[in-house]
This record gives sequence, C-alpha cells and structure tokens, in this order.
Amino acid sequence: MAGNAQEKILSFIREYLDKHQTPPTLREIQEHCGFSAIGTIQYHLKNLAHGGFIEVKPRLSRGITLTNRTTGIPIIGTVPAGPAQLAFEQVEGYISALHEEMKPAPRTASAGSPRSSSSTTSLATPPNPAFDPRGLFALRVKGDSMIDAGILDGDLVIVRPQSSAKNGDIVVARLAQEEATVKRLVRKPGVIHLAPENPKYRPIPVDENTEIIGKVIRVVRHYS
Amino acid sequence: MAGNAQEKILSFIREYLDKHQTPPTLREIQEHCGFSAIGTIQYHLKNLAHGGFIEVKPRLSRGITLTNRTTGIPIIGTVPAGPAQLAFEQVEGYISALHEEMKPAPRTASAGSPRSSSSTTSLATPPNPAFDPRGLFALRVKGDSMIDAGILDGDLVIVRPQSSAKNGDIVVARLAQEEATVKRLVRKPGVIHLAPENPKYRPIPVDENTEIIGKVIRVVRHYS
DNA sequence: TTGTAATTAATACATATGTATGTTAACATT
DNA sequence: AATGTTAACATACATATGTATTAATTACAA
Repeated sequence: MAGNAQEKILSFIREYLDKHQTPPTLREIQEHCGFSAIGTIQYHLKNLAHGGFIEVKPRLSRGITLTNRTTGIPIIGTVPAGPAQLAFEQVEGYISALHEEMKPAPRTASAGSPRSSSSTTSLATPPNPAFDPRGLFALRVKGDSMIDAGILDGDLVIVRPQSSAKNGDIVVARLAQEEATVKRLVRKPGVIHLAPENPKYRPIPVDENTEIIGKVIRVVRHYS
Repeated sequence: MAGNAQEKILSFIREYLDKHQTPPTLREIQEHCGFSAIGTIQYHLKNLAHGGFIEVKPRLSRGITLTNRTTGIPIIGTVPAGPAQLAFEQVEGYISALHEEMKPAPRTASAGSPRSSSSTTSLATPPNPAFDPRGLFALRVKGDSMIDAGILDGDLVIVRPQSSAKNGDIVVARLAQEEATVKRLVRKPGVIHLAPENPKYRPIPVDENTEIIGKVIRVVRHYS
C-alpha cells in the first residue's frame, strides 16, 4: 500500500494547524516529513487535493486548507458493525472537530461515491477513523431512554472509542445485532449492567453479546 | 476615541479567517481596510499584538493568530447588569467560538488587570461584546430548574442576545435584582411567563421587572 | 500658537514561499 | 526488453510577503 506519505503529510498539516493556527509551507512539510525535495511535497499535495482531503489555493503562501472530510468528526446515525469498524457507510455528515457547526447535518452522498479510475492513488477512499482528530465520532441519539440524564432525543453525543469504562460512565454499547445504544454503565460487586435513565426502561445485563464501543464525553443540543 | 482602525483591522482578520481558514497578509488587510500604506498596518498590528488581541509570528507570512480573548466567546457566571452591558467583570474565561475546549474554564485573572501606562492606545481595555463572533456568550447553569428540559446543573448554555423571544423558546432572563435565570418562555393569550421545567418550581410572571437577555441556542455538557 | 505624540503614508529591501521543469530509481505491465 | 506509471529528488525562478526607515499628516494639549 502506498499512501503512507500522504497520511504522514496530512497528519503533519493537521498537527501544524493545531499548534500554529496557520497552515504550514511546502518546505515545512518537506522538512518535518523527512523528504529531501520540495517537489515530492508538491506531488503529494496535488494528490491530496485531488482526493478531496485538502484544498490548495494557488499562488497563496500557506494556502492549504483542510476539508470537512479531513477535519471533521463523522456523525454516525447507527453503529451496527464492530467497534473499530464503525459504520462509515452511515455517515450523516461531518461536524467540525471544533464543533463549528453542530447543526443537524444534511444527509451526505453515500460514502461509496468512487473517484476510482483517476490517476490518484490511495487515500482517495472512504474516511478512516485514524483520520479524525482523536478518533472521536458523534452519534445522534434516538429515543428517550436517557432522558433523566439530560440526554434527549435528537441530541448529539460525542464519543471517544474505548472498549471499557468506569462505573457511572455514560457509554455507547452495541447489543447483539442491534444498533448501538447510549446507557450508563453500572458496576456493582457481582453485577454489571447498562442502565437507562428513564423508569420506563429496564437495565440491560452486560454479557458476551454486549460490547462497549466508547465513552460519551460530550453532549450537544441545538435549538432551532 | 481612536482604535477605530484597530477594530476594523481586527474584524477583517476574523472575517478573513472565517472565510479562508488562513490569516490574511498585511497587504490584504491594507487593501480591504482602505489604507494606502502598508506601514499603517504594521503600526496597528504591533499595537493589537501589544494589547493581547493577536499574536504575530515574526518573519512568517500570514503569521497572525487570534488570541482566545479575541476569538472566544466569554463564559459568564452571573448576569446581574443590563442586557447590553453584560457582566464582563464576571468572565470566567473564554471558550473558543468554535467550542474547541468547552471544559469548565479555570478562573481567569480579573478583567481589571491594566496595561495602561504603555504607549499602546485604545482597545487594550476590557473585552467588548462587539468583539465576539456574533455577540454570543456562554452561561454556566446553576440549579435544577430546567432539569426536565435536559438542562442540568453545570451545563453550559450558549446564548444569543435578544430582547424578545417566541413562545417555547428557552431564554435567559433577568428578574429584578437577581441573577439571570434560564427558563422557557410561555406566551398564551393573556399570559406571559417564564416556566421552569421542574415541578418543584413555579412559573414566573413576566412583568416590567423582567428582562429577556437572550435566547439559548445551544447546550453543551462535558463529562470528565 | 507651538510642540509632542498618534496616525498615516511612501518606498526600498530581504527573503519566504509557491511554481515549473527535468532527472532518476523502482516496479509493474505488455 | 520495451513501456509506462509512481514516487522521490534536484534546481532554477518568479513573486508574494514581511521588514526597515523615513517622511508627511493629523490630533490634541499646554
């Protein structure tokens, strides 16, 4: 697999932006990514731009900007797949990692829209968890099972993927074949279950069919 | 009052960043702010940097970055004053307008820390509502009166200042001498009141002592 | 007025930075 | 082997962009 250099460069640009608030120059990329020629950077930037990961404004110094696809954390409607392999086919859209616009995202084109036959190599493929800032993703909450914890239907929870959690943490878990749910993890001696925060529902025992996908670290709600 | 040019320039930088994701050059500032000499921009940037509103990285093209003070929207603990004159003495800190870090902000130094006797003019004064992106501010919620609306103690509500609101809107209002509260505005024929979302509390009639400060447009909660 | 500081202007300069072009090596495809 | 594509390298070049310096203008106080 090629594309290694592309990932490296893209990561560096993101780091640089994080740190300096302004995009790097070609030569900075060159140096920090360990290339001995600036032409190499030109080459990869062209491909990254082609792949829709960045935009390069011609003639402008520091004219690289990251696209939503690169910057954003994906909003996922449902999480039926395994933990690492999140359902990126189901990406509703992206929100800025900085939460710039956390409005209900318009349904985006399916991730399968290929640009395949072009001359660009690698990375011009569906989004990859390794790409968003810290692997975060956002999940739109359905239902009222966490209403007493102040998490309402339609809210957006931001999730850090992790396979275990502490007592009291609010987690995203996947039950058997079902979609993911948001619940509070309760660990007592001899008991581990996922507790809804709504008397209408009952706790769900954690067994081998239950999988913790991540921990809810933030809740965001928008009023029109 | 001088500082007019400074405000103009600062606003332009913010707009430019919004639009281009990268800071403007001195000459772009010059042109768009209507100055005929680049030296003027140098002059004002120096002062803006001195005042703590921007940082300018020497020798770097497009090396201007906005500081939190400029970028952020203020987190206000209490709002005792009038609507326009929000209590900026009470600023807890700033959060990125992009909500970059909406963690409970550490108490910041009092706004009164002066840099007065320096040669820098104007604008090196306390923050000004006109400065944050769209006049937004954030308020940390105290109490449980809106618990049934999913707004919990400690949550951060983001408020757009406005003096009236529609039926059903969640608003920030100031009652007589008291601090501001978050309530739902209820308009029925003949009745206008501020309704808590917790059976423990009673609706508050809206009279001439009640003032609507703004509308809650977002709620953000952080789990440690 | 007179003087001093604040602000704007004019201009020359150094260099930071993107662009264009050609070369080479590795590797797959025919 | 011949051919083409990818990836990396080398280098020369144009210009975009910050810097330095000095002067002209305006504002304002004594």
